[in-house]
Amino acid sequence: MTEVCKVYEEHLDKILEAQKKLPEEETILEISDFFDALGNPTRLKILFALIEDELCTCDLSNITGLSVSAISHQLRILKDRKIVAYRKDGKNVFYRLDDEHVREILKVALRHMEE
Amino acid sequence: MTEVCKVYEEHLDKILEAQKKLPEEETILEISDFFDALGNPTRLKILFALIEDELCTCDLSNITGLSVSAISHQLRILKDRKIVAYRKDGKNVFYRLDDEHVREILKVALRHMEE
DNA sequence: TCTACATTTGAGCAATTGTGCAAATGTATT
DNA sequence: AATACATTTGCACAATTGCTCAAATGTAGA
Repeated sequence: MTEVCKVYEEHLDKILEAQKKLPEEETILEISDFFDALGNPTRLKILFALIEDELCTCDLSNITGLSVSAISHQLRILKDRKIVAYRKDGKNVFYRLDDEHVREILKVALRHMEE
Repeated sequence: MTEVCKVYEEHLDKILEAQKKLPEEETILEISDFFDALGNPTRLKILFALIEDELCTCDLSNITGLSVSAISHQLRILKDRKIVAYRKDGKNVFYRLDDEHVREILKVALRHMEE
């Protein structure tokens, strides 16, 4: 990144203003991780399936038509990013949405697509 | 995907219920594309920079510290997915958020991280 | 302890992504 | 037409991703 264009001086105010209001790098990375987790068809299916009720790994495999292993890999990502939570019950592990924000965002996105 | 676990029969009701409520494959792919576009630090910086005001490619390069080329590549993705819109003015191209939903979702995400 | 089943994990691989570079394309001014 | 500047585009390449397969781990019951 070496280039700087000549409008720099002219737009200086807007640039400084926008720069000042930009969230911190760390926050940007966190939010980016969050959206990145939602930006995959398999993970989205998992999340939409969990909107109503908790489900186990195997249920999610049945619902999505993907291998148990594939689901488990994706669940780990969602778990690491605190998007889903889980509880163990015997041989099963039941997953659920971890946060109301997630439900809210999924709904806004669905609305966004339908309009 | 060959395995089917034995809880299938037992959980059948929940599975069918969840499957029925899952959005269509095409909708899932659209929403996934949408979140995928937000799930990248550079593109997020662009979007947060555009929350208040329109900016040109070069401004966005200055604000983010990335090359004009890198910004332009990312803007194309955001443009293709109808997340930003643009207007041309002489040699400059000014970009802006294309949709209130995007602003709304960015705000919910920011809140999500801060809590 | 042995067996069965649910889940997780690690390796490996094809496919996709994000960036810089260099060249091409717009656009205005002289 | 020639020049200058803003932007876009195609190529290349390292890095990352999502899946399968096979093996490992957890858990319950005989």
